[in-house]
Amino acid sequence: MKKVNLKDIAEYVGVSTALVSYVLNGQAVEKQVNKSTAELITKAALDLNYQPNQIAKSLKTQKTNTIGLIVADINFKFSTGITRSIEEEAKKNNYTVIYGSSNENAEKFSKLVNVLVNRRVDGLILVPTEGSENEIELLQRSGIPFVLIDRHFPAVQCNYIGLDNHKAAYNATQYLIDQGHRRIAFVNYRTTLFHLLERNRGYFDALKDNKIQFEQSWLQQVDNSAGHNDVSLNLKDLMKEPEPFDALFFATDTLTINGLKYLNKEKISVPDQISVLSFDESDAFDLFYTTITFSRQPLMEMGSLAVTNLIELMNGSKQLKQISLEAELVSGASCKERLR
Amino acid sequence: MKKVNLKDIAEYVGVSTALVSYVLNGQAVEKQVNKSTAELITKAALDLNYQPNQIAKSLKTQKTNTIGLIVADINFKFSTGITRSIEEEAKKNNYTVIYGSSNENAEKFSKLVNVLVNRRVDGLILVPTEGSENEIELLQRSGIPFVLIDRHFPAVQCNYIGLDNHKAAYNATQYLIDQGHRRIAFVNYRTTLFHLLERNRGYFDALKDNKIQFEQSWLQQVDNSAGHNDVSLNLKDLMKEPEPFDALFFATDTLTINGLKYLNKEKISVPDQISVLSFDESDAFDLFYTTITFSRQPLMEMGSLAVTNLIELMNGSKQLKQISLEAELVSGASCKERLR
DNA sequence: TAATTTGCTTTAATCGTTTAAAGTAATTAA
DNA sequence: TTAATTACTTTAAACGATTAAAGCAAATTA
Repeated sequence: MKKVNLKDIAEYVGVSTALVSYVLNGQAVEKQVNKSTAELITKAALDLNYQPNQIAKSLKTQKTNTIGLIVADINFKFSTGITRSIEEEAKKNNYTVIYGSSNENAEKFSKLVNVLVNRRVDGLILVPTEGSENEIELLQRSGIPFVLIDRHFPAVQCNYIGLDNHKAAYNATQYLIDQGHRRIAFVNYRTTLFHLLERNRGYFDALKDNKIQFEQSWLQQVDNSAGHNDVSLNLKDLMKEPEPFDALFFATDTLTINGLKYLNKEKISVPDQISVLSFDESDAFDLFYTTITFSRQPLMEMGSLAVTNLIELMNGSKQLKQISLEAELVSGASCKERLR
Repeated sequence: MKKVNLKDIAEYVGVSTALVSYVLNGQAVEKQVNKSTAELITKAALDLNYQPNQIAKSLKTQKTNTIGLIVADINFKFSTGITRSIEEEAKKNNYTVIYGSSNENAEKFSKLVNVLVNRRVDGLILVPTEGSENEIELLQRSGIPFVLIDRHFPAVQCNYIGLDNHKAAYNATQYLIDQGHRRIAFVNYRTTLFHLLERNRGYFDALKDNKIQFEQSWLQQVDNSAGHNDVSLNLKDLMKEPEPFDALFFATDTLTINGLKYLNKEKISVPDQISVLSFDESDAFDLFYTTITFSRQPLMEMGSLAVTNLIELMNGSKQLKQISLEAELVSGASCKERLR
């Protein structure tokens, strides 16, 4: 069944395609189209069930009304949350989102950017992977509007919406300290990603400000190379320490899940034997026997800020906007006051 | 920075756009392009970093090389799994997937279909929602290639990839019976969705074939109207029964999660006090104290079959293909043998 | 030598829109 | 009565690719 196009309507009504285009794009008054003609056109479009060809429209206007989104891993709670809020805000502004997942692979990231750019998205929202710094710089030189979200490279000046990771980690650590914890281990990935290093720094600073002597073994760095992510090795190391730990602070939800699995296996009870605090939440926490205390990122706000920020860029703004939002500590039952 | 187009290359080399197009589309030999000219063109394209404009290409060829995918809820494990496998298979065939989530809302489903169709996707892969039967029939009349996945309407004859839900539920129930369970409750949504009703039927038939007398209270139907999904009400009803149940069989992963939360809260231990069997898995199961026995759908196979099936349709095949795959029962520790 | 074939290249229409510019009546002003 | 203005409407050139069809030398055949 052939699709109805502008020309069909024009012939049906007996006018030119220009008039039809004007009317259907709401320029009837501006272009002084005769009211009765305008009505005929509107009616014809409805009768024939006209659906404009976005492809042709895009070719002419050089606008696709599409935003490209690349997340790091679609399995992260962060990714689904941010995707949802971005889609919502985009729709409000009449944009469609098309997206892909880099699976934390810089090469795939770069390929995805290319695919999206070739499809002529009007702008990009990106969660860059480790090692994609060059790609970002390239993109910047190309002039395509984009904003980074969640992560950024301090050396690359570009629009960015993220979390104040230092503060969030600092506050979470302080929370544990206020509860009386003293031997607090921090489990993070071994990484060069700035936002994760900021979490280390927040953890360090909180310890320092509370005059707690940090020891090297307290920071456990999980190797995430071949997708291994074997937290249990690190936790085993921690458990070998002569003096037991009060609390485990995990730098991401995935680390927390794997950590909790290990604790389940080893029958170490939370929070009686050890307190647990997570960065980001996960659906998986729901079935743990205890609710988990975690630091929550304002996903909705991030997503909508990313979209509005990008739209400004697409409308020609040259202003650099870097926004850091605050996390909220949601307390569950996984951290227990320690008497000293 | 202006994008390089065919004409730029043509001028750069000093030939017509036609030649450039032929060479870059691999028709150099076919169109008998002079070998040295061809080389010049290839080199120029590389030098100028030519990226073809997909929009223009699509307008001319009437092909976008895009598949539209609509899932029911991006938070379902089923959805992410199927999305991933569809993307993978699509990429193999040089298609990009753009997708949306209907959130089980027929109206949103219909709008999404429209958006995708207007963007001139070449075909659609759909998980229809309750009440979208008309939309599917409309689509069918429009002639756009599409395949349904996971769910279908028996009254509407169209291509479909799904599960043999009757058999899967039958086998799961049989598994419980073989373990010695006799009082087996089945928790499903109150729904008109055919694939879920098939699960009821599988459950019934297994009981009947084993001469177990079904009682009305055994089938708990969860109201999912205002996104409520309050399984605990249903489980409370079950627990009121004079004779306790051996086993709980949940018709979806979401139901299982909510059920397990209730059991956690009520301190009913799995599998000692009651066995639990789930349809579909969830990341959330990972942190439950016991591994969950569940019926696994072959998501990878479903996704890739959906894509290859759709591609056949897009290539003009008129053949009706309805495929039902088999589930695999993955046994965990949540079901325990009962002596009789 | 003229006609045909071969090898290579260009011309120009097309996809379905948008939109500046030009066209054409009818009306108003001079 | 003529010129200018108003109120519409059409024409046609884009956007960037694809691709029949036509064009044109040089080489081959008659």
